Amino acid sequence: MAKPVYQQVKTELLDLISQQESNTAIPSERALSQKFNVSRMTLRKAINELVDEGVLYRDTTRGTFVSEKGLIKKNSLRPSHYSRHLLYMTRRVFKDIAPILEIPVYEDLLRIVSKHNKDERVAYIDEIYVSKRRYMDDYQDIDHVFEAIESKDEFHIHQTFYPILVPVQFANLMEIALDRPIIMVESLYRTKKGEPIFLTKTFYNPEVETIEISN
Amino acid sequence: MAKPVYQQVKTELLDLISQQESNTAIPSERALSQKFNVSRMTLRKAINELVDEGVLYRDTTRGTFVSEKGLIKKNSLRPSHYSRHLLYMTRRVFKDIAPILEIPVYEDLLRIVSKHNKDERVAYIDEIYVSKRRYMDDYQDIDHVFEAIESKDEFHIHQTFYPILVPVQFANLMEIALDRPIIMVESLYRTKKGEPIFLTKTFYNPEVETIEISN
DNA sequence: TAGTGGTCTAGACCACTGG
DNA sequence: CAGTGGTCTAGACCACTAA
Repeated sequence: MAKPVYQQVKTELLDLISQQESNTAIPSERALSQKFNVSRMTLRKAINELVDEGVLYRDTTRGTFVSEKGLIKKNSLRPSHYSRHLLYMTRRVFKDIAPILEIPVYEDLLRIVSKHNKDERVAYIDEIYVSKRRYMDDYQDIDHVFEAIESKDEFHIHQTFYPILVPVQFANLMEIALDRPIIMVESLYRTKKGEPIFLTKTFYNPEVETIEISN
Repeated sequence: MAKPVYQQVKTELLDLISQQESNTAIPSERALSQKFNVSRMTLRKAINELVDEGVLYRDTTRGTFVSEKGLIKKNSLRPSHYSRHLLYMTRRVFKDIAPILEIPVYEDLLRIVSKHNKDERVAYIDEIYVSKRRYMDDYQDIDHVFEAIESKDEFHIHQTFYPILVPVQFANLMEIALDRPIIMVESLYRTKKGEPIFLTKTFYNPEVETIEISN
C-alpha cells in the first residue's frame, strides 16, 4: 500500500500507450476502469496526470488519444541538469542582493559558484546567494543547499530572463568570445509562506545549452 | 446549469479568501463542503485549481492556507499583451522556415510583423510565419490568425530562447543601440495531433519588457 | 441511439500532526 | 485523540457526437 493506486494505474497506462501509434484512441475510461479494477474516478486521476504531462490528449465526446512522440512537456523552470562542479565559495556583504533576500544590507551572504559540464564543455554556470545566517541555521552543508535548489515543489520560484554580454570571468570558462550575447536567468526561491531563501543567477553558454519550454 | 458547480465554488472561495490574511488557514474541506452544500470531491476540485494557480497552498495534516499576495503564478508562455500594431505582411519563400513547418521548401509563406507598445515605446516585436495555403484554408483573415495565436490550450507550444544582438531593422523601432543584446523567443505552435501551424519569433526590448516566469 | 468524456454525490479508510 | 488532507468507491446524470 506504499504507492497510491492511481500511480500504479498510471504506469500500467504508460505500458499500454507505449505500444500504440500516435493519435490513436485509447480504450474508454469505463473499459479501462474495469480492466484495472479501479473506480472510474481513480482511473481518471491517472489519465488526468498524463494529459497534464502531454502524453495524452482528450477530445470530449470522442475519446482520449496518444500524443505525438516528442510533444511531452518540458518543465521550464530548471535547466536540464548535468553534474555540478563547485568552482568557489565566498562570504561577504552583497549590497544589491541583500534587499532581494530581505535581510539587512550589511549582513553576510554566501555566494556559491558552480559550473555544469556537457560533453567536456561548460553548459552553464550558476551563482547561488544565501544568507550566512540561514545557511548555518537550516543547511550547514553545501550539498544540502544543492539538494534544496534541485528539489521540486518545495519552493515558489520566480524567474527573470536578462540578455547580457558574457561576463569576462565566465567567457574563458565557456570558451566563447567576450562580446558574445548570452542569457542570464535570475531565480528567486521563496517558501510557500513567501519568505525568500535563495537567489540564483544562471549564465547559459549559448553554444552548448539552449533554454526550451513547452506546454 | 451553464457553469459547473466547482467553478461557482471557486469564485465563492476567492471571495472568502480575499478577506483573509496571508498564511492563515481556510476552513477545513469538510466544513467548506457543508457550507457550500457540495460533496467534498467537488469542493476539492475547486481548491485544487486554486492551489495550481498558487492562490492557496496545502500542508497535509495541518490545513490549507492563503498564499502571500504576489506569489500568484505567471503563465510564462506568452508575453504580457499590449495592443498589437501590424507593421507589414510579406509573402514569399522562406527556405529556413519551411522545413520547421513541414511544408515544401518552395511553398509560399506569409510573414506577419507586428509591434506591441507599452507607454509610447515598443515592448516587443513579433514575426508570425504561416503557410499561405493554410492561411487561405483555415483563417483567410489576419485577425483570425492573431486570435488563434492568443487562444489558450488550443495548441502545443514549444519555445526556444536565443540571446542575439538586436537586428538592425528593429533597433530603430525599439530605440536602442545596435550592439545591444536582446532575447529572441522562437515559438512553434502545433495542434494536439502534432501538426505544426505557426512559427513566431518574438524580439523583446530589454529596456521596456522583461521575460518573467513563476511557478 | 449508443458511446464518450465532464461532472457530481455520499459515503469510506488511511497516515500524519498537534495538543 | 481529534482533525487534516489524500485517496478511493460505486454509483449517477449531462451534453455532445458519430453512426
